[in-house]
Parts: sequence; structure tokens; C-alpha cells
Amino acid sequence: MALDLDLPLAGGVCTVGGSMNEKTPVDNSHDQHAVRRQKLVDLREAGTDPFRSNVKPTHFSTEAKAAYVEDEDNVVSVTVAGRLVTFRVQGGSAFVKIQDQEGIIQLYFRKDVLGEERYLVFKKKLDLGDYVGVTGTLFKTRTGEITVRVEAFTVVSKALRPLPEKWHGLADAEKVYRQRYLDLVVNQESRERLMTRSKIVSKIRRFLEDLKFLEVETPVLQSVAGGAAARPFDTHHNALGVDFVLRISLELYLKRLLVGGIDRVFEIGRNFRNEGISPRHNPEFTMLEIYQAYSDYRGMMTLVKDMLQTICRDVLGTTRIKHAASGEEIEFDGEWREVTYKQLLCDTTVEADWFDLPREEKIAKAEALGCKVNPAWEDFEITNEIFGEKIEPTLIQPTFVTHLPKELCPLAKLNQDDPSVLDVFELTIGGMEIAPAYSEQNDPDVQRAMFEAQAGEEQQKIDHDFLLALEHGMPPAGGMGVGIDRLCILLTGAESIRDVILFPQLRPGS
RNA sequence: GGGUUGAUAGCUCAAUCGGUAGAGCAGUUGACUUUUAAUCAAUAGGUUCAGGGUUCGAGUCCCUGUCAACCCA
Repeated sequence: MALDLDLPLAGGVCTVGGSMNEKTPVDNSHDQHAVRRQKLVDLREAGTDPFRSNVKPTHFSTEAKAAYVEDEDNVVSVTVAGRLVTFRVQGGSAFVKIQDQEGIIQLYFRKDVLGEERYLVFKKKLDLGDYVGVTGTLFKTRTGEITVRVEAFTVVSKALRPLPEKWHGLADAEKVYRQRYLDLVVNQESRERLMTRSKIVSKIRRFLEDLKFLEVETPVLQSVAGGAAARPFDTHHNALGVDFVLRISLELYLKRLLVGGIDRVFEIGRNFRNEGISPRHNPEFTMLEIYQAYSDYRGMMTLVKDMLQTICRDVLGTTRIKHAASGEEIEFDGEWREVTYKQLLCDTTVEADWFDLPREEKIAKAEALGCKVNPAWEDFEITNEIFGEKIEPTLIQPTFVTHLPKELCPLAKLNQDDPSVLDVFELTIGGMEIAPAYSEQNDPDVQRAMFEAQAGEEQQKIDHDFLLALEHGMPPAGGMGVGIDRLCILLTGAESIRDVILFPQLRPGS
């Protein structure tokens, strides 16, 4: 064979049995999985099993860097741990960087500090992606980077598979979603989005708790999926022998709590809707719902404006956000536009009496505006198609669209002056519906009538248990839902809901 | 559900008209004790998503399927 048998390819060459009792050398050096496995074996033979080792870090990377003081007589000693993300060896010394939750810190390894044997273990048996813990002292390099001069190190986990390249990151959308852990390791923006989302949710909780709202959890498994119009997921309880559906909204259970005397209540929970998937829709998504007794839809306006402005200031540090889709700047500060649904429709259709137009003229106008009209639709559905397709996408700045037609929601109170509309608003930002809010219907008889009218043929879908609760008396209240995923799309400048949901729904992969 | 586009080395990407599948990073070996996408030298690495078809010859053309992205419903 031409291949040099003396070539000491540590872990790179292994031998396999030939057909004639011969050993045929095979170069496996390209097989990074095999090479890393061999290094694991070598590490164990050298006396340290990474998977049986641990380390107690004293500092996160950011804390270590903050702990540095410029005083050669009084150096600071730290223990830090993380994943190896860059590896630069130059003979008897090496600079590497490790990444932890908070960031990246540089480590400096020297043969004359660690000794020949340990230095060789470091140099030959560690790979990008391995987790290490090191103890050493802080210093500043010639170029001014705070670095740990490593006095001792432990391998605490071996990455048997190589990570994606750090420079270009992971670009394959499918891998980004299916193997989010890789995305998080190599794509900084992805990591930042996760942290921003976490801070947004945390800030919401604190904001509401400060106003004496109580956080609760209500059932996901329900007999009747109420509170919204959407197809639910079906499931089955074996022991009870009954079918359930997964909730499509939090509303009806939170209102039961109003009946129970919990005046200020909220839930941040997952809803499930058995419908299409798109850059704006994931089958499971997170909703914040808030109910406040003795408030109404106008009270919810103040609440949501204060809440979002607080989030902007405290989480993003600014009230001006660039809208990813349009490039327009969204200003959250100051007063927000308030406009009635009717006004928007009349303006867009240039028909002062749009709602009084004969059906044929409505259809003609809608089609002239570029809407596709289903002949089976009721008039309000034609109108709402224009709103959804032609108006909502243009509402980039925060806008309260108020007084929607009564057909659009059976759970809100009718306006006293104009009983064809509801005391509700839809907060629209960046062309997306972010938060609908109502003056909640608390008259059990009106509520029953509304449910019956809406259910039509499907009377079994009425939640009679909820109506029973209402008959025991629910205080007047304002209620609001805030789509957390959409809010995060907006505030992180993401282009798709998949960018703000860590593990978005995909078809099962092969 | 329909349309469009895409899938090539571990990762990011090339490959002209249908004519030997390449590069950078990562890997392996060597040099190098303050680097910053370190550098230098050498080297290995491919079921071109899967299956069929056309052709002397297919990453490339055609059909079917899988998965994804975007648009529409």
C-alpha cells in the first residue's frame, strides 16, 4: 500500500479487517464524528472522563470580565466554563474562546504553565464545541482583551459532532428550526431574540403584578372550545373515556374567575388552533389575557398603552422600533391613534354610507379594491375582508380600531348609542392585530342569545357551564388578549413567527 | 389544498451549452509561546434529498415523491 503505515494519525487512522486476514489501513481523518469519538476514548485513557467531570464556575463570562482590575500585584482568580467556540493554537501557547449564556470570554493556555502533558491533552484532544471549565487569573492582552490565563482546565463534555461554522452561522432554515440548539450556539441574533422574548414576558408579569393582577392557570383540556372562532385539536382521555379538545382561547375560564371574585386576573398560556401555518401563524401560540373588574374597553386602552410603552423603555431601551416588513419606524411613545372601524371602512371605500350600501354594490366595490369575495358571505364578512386585506396591513403606527360590528364578537357589550357596534377595540401595530379588548358581556341572557345566534347549527358548541357561571353574577369588566408571539415579532424585528418561537411546528422530518 | 423557488463535503457556497463535482471554514499531519475569521506547508473528505426516465454521457433535462421557504386559498 502507498499509505504510510508509520504515519501517526492519532485517531485519524484505524484499521479494519481485510478479506484475507490482512489489516487494511483506512483514513478516517475526514470523519469528524469518528475522530471525536477516538479523542473521547483517549481522554478516558488519560484518566479523565468528560461525562463524569464537573466544574463549579465562579463567574459568567461577563462577570469575569467585569471583575478584572488593573493591578499586577493583586490579580483576580476566576473559574469559568462554557463551550469552545474558537481555537487558535500557536505552538506552545494558545488562545481559545468559550461561550456561556451571557457571552464569550477568551482563555490563554501556555505549555509552561500547564506542563507538557496537560498542554498536549488540551492541544490534541479538545475540539470546537467541547465544554470546558478553567481556573486562572485575569489579565489584559496586548490588544486589550480581558482574558483568563489558564492554570487548570477540565473537559466537562465532549461534542461528538462538529458544530456549524461560527463565521457564517447556520443558514439552512430547516436546520435552524429542527436543531434550534445549533442555531443558538452559532447565531448571535437568534440568542438575542430568545433573551428579548424572555425579558418581554418577564416585564409583562411584573407590570401586571404591580397593578395587583393575579396570575393563574386554567385548563388546556376542555369539553367545549370557546372564547374564539377556530377549529380545535381533538384529543382523548383514556381513563375517563371521553374526548376533549385543546383550548383555542383562555377567555371563558378567566371570566369564571371574575365570577369567583378575582377582580384582576391574567394568564399567559398556550392556545392551539387547528388551522394553517404561515409566517404569522403557528398551531400553538402564546396568548396573554387580562381581565379587570369595574374596567371596560377604554380602561384596557390605557393599560395596554402603558404596558407596551414600559416594555419598550425597559426591555429595548427605546420607544422607536424599525418595522421589519415596511422599513417604517414605529413610534410607541405619546398618544396613539384612535379611529372607529366604520370610519376606516368609509374612508377606504370612499363611501360615506358604506354600511347602508346594497349588497351588490358592496361586492362590486370590494372586488374593485382587489378583494376576493365569497358569494356565501354575509355583508359583515365582505366588510371585514376589506378591513383585513386592505386596511389592517396599512396600520403601521399603534392604532386603536374601535367599535367593531356586533357580528364580529359575541362576548362583548353592545354600544349604548349605536347597538350595531361593540364596545371593543383592536390594537393594530405593524399591520398586525396585536391586542383585541372588550367591555365584557356580563348579562347572562344576552350572552346566551349571542352564543345561540353565533353557533347556528352547532348548538352543542355552546359552553353552558360558562353561562351558568354568568348567572351567578359577573362584575362589569374590561378584558384583553395580547398575542405574545406577534408582539415579539414586532419588538425583535423578526420576519416570521418561527423566529420568535423556539421550536416552531414543522412536518415530522425524516 | 394550489402555485413558485430550493435541497451539492460537517458548515457556508460554486460548478458556463448536458461532458473529469470545486473553494473557504471545520478535520488530519507538521511549523509557530499575545492571537482576533491567526498565519504557513502538506493532506483527506461526495449515495449532488430519494426513486424512476431521456441520453453515448445527468448535479444540470423530464416525471413522481419527501422536506423547506415564499405567495395564494
